[in-house]
Amino acid sequence: MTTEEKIFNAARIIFQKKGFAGARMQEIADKAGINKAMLHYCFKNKELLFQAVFMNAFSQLAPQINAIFQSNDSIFDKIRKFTHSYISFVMLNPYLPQFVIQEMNNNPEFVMTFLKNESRPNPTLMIAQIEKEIADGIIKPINPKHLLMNMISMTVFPFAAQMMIKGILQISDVEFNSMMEERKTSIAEQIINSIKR
Amino acid sequence: MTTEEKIFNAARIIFQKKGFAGARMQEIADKAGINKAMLHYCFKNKELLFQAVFMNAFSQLAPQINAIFQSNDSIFDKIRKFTHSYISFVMLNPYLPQFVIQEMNNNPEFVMTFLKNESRPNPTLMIAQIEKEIADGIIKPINPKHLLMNMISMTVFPFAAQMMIKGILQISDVEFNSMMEERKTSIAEQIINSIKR
DNA sequence: ATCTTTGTTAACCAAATGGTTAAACTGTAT
DNA sequence: ATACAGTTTAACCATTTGGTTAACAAAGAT
Repeated sequence: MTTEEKIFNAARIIFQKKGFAGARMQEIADKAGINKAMLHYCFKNKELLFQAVFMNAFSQLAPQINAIFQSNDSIFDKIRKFTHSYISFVMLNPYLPQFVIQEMNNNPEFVMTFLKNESRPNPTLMIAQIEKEIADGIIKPINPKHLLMNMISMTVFPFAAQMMIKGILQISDVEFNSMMEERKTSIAEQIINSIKR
Repeated sequence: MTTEEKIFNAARIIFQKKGFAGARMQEIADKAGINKAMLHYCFKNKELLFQAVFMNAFSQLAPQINAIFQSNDSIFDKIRKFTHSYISFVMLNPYLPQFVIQEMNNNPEFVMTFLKNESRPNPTLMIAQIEKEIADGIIKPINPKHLLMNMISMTVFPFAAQMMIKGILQISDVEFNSMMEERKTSIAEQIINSIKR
């Protein structure tokens, strides 16, 4: 592993856990096992190091989502694939959703720049598809944006608010994980059930 | 308005917008229109000022939720009341959910202390009620914790991830608010529809 | 062998930041 | 008027923090 990779990985962990403001350059250097000056040698400054980490995180999520949104599957299959692949992915990167949401709120201007990027998650096709299937009488009338909001909320929120959910519902780590495993199918079926004729 | 109140309000705004690590004592003092030393005169230090703000935020949310969870309403009414009153409340305090979630993740040990408090949101009664109504054949079988998770997710997430939602679904502030208004009823009806026989 | 480029470090620096102090101001009781 | 308690401020302090520098090591290139 190159020094740059060591730094990047350490930075990813620290930034995702503590956010931009809470992260300390020294802590990142320690975790990477190198001198602090190397951070600046490799990444110029905190801001750029952070951007590298954030960009990377976001660019892992976006294409995956787009692949589903823009596939040729039926709505039902898209919903199923979304919940399955998103939950699988996030279970391997549990800090990601909270990280992205947090920095998006603390740093809207920076994030907005590449929410206009062509690789951003783009649901327009899926929205059109939903509208068409409603018109064709295949699914019940519903505002497509609400449908998407529901799907994303039920999928992402338990990860983003993990601590709160665990605290309120009184569930352990293992129970949490097994519930998330169940949700891969239960969310999809719940939504499909509520819209199919 | 007393000086203490001026400080508290300023701190609430700054902490909720920037989190504990991102907030600056000087900025809070400026916003309150007083000298920085007053912060320490009134609240001892940053940590205690933050705790005051956080505790207050949390203690506004919790009783409201508990009142619904522990009422004598039917499940259907509880779900309806939850979405209505929660969304109404959060529309007046839009930064709250993201704030609570963020600090909960960055500071789990502190938060956990008063998640054991008796005033914490406690869904055990509602869970028992759901189990009973399933046993009585009134609603379809479902894991009550999933039901609660779905309800909370669909209600809270759009506020917590406001920036992301707006960015991805390409919706303006006014459209967002009108959608949240719709969600007061649409979320409840969606859930009820999916569990009623 | 030696020069040059790249990688790495210890020591250092300036600015920011949370926190303190001592003096000044304000109102009130004597 | 004076003493006194609580309130408020300007100036100051110690530490933390992001960032720099200059020297040093390693590895090719000539």
